[in-house]
Amino acid sequence: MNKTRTSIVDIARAAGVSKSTVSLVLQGSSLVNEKTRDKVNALIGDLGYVYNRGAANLRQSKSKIIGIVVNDLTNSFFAELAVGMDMMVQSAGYVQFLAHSGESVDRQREVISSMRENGIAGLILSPARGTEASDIKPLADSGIPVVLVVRNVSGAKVSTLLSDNYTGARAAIRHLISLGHHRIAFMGGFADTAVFGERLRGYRDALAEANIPLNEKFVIHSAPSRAGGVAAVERMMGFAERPTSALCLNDAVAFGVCDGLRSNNIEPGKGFGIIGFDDVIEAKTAVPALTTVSVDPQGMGQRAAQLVLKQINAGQTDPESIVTSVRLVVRQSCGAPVNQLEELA
Amino acid sequence: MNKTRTSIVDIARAAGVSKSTVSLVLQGSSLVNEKTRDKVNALIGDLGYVYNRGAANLRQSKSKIIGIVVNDLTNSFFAELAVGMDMMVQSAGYVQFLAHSGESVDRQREVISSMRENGIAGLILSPARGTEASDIKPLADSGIPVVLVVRNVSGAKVSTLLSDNYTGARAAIRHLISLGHHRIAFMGGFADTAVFGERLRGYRDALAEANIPLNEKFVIHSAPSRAGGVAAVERMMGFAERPTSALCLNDAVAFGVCDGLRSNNIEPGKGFGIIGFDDVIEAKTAVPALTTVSVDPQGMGQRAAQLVLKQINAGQTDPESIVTSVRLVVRQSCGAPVNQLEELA
DNA sequence: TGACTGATTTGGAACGTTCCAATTATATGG
DNA sequence: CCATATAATTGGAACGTTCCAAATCAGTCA
Repeated sequence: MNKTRTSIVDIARAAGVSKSTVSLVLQGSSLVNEKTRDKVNALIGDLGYVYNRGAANLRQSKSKIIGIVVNDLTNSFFAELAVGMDMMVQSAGYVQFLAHSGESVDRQREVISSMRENGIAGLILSPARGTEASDIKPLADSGIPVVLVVRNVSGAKVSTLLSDNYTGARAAIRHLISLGHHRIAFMGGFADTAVFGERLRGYRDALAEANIPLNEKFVIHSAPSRAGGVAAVERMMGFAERPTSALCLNDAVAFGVCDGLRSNNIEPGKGFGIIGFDDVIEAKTAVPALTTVSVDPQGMGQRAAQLVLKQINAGQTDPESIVTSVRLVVRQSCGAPVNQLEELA
Repeated sequence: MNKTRTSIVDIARAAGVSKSTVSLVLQGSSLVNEKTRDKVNALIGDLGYVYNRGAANLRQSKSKIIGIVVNDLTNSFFAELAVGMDMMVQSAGYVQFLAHSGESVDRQREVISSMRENGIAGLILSPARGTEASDIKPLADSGIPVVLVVRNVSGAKVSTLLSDNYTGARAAIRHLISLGHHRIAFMGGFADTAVFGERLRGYRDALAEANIPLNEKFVIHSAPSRAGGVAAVERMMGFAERPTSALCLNDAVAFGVCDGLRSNNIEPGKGFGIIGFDDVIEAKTAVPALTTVSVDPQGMGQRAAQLVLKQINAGQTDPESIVTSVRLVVRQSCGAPVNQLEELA
């Protein structure tokens, strides 16, 4: 209704003090007399004053906004990641611009530039597939801390927070092997992301160290989603010699694989061993409960936020690369030892 | 690295024109000579100028930021809703402040006030449980359009975009009845949200019109999440006389119910009919594919964004209440006609 | 030439804050 | 009562933009 927002000078006038004093009160300065402070605070409530952070930023040119760009919010791994960041960011007194690139680099470029215009203090980016170092460079050059999370971008000289995909995948395969499997597939994902590459490398190396020859057909590409998991199973069903278990690129694919198996009357975890990657919330309650490599997305989000906050406070520091460790969480979906499985098959 | 951001006057100086001219170029005004425009644009690229939207807002006091607060991003219904909004908002040249209240009113209050300070042009809110009209009033009073989505807040005089929960639930129950069920549960949710109330009312009325007496025990409260669905099934297993089917508060609960049934060796869709609500992406690919009331979360998000954008452009308009229609999507999870079911049971 | 036109361009105030240097009020000690 | 220290307050410039009224420029016409 008010034609014009009430400003600091309005309360100054009402309180009979100068705008400087009001500003001091707003900043919680100890310089100002208690009585004055109370009077001003009362007026602030009464007049419905709202602080104009934009104006403040203009003067002191350091905002309290952190940009977060996530490639796919509908994947619960990323949603949890975002929630973890949100918690950290909020509790540090910052707010977040959260945007969704939908795996499109163009879109990502747009939102990043828009964030720049709005004066973010730092950026956390889970890059869309195909992101190049040049997409990030201008930001980093202008002194805004950037933290890459989940996926790396080759050539970008910024901080990264990645999970130990290689070790996680290797541990998962070793586990399947220890259960007696030797026809093990790798399902989901496309070769163009670093995450895929690292997990696949773990898969290969673990097979190699057990002297199990790699069957290239068993690396089944598909969208890194639930639907992709279903598709991968369909593909697999056409094979003459089928795998008895699979490591999936992520939990979404793993759930899709469960769905796909059921459509083919194979009971996941009994007729076929499945291991996922990420450990999203549902992994625990799903039936069968999903054996998966736990990445702790919320924790990772928090860590990423901490990292960017640290860099913001420290002025400018050298890029830091953190690899978070992962651990295999064994639940039901990887199934009973394979000798039992084969009897059933 | 630069001590100070390059500003409009820097390019003005470099181009030998006044800052006003540069401003005009930035706004794409037709007043400025083509040659000048080109020169300025070239300099903008060269000097790495980035527009300072904060400063601009200060002067013209209408920002291009839309606040979006969602109560639970990890629920894919809300994630999709957010993605739908994101698409609309971005393509209208706005950016979004997306925050997650985690179903906490305190947190919600914080983020809303933070958004206000940052000068949002409008707010889309999917309110946390227990939100009161007073939480929204100050915003609305100060002339910022607010659109409530998914859940209503009684007494709030702002626009709303709700789905037709009552009709959807009634249609679902009618369908179950037509399949021969008469012991039908309602699973998930707590009585303190309007959504719950409306869907439950649809459930009750549909039973009543078929002259099926309501068994209060069959309304099983639980968290509106996957884990809640599992819990609801556990509760149900203790009943002497068990339901043969259930309408779930939402798809997340429905998936949890499937999980819970499997743990009890009941095959969802065969030994027990399940209908969800929302139609999230996974509903289609899940096994069994989920029969659910389709709410089209992305579309709803888009509609909500359109509504708030309309109100922003129109200055101030009267609150508008939109009820989006829903439709029952019959897939596998509601199962075969009940006479077959009972043979199996 | 001079007036008039339309096309461009331009100072300067304004937006709401912070920050600095300077001022005023209050208390303390001699 | 003065000098001095300390506490509290203040005016005004600055931040980077927009917007307005006014100024300048280049033709054009008589």
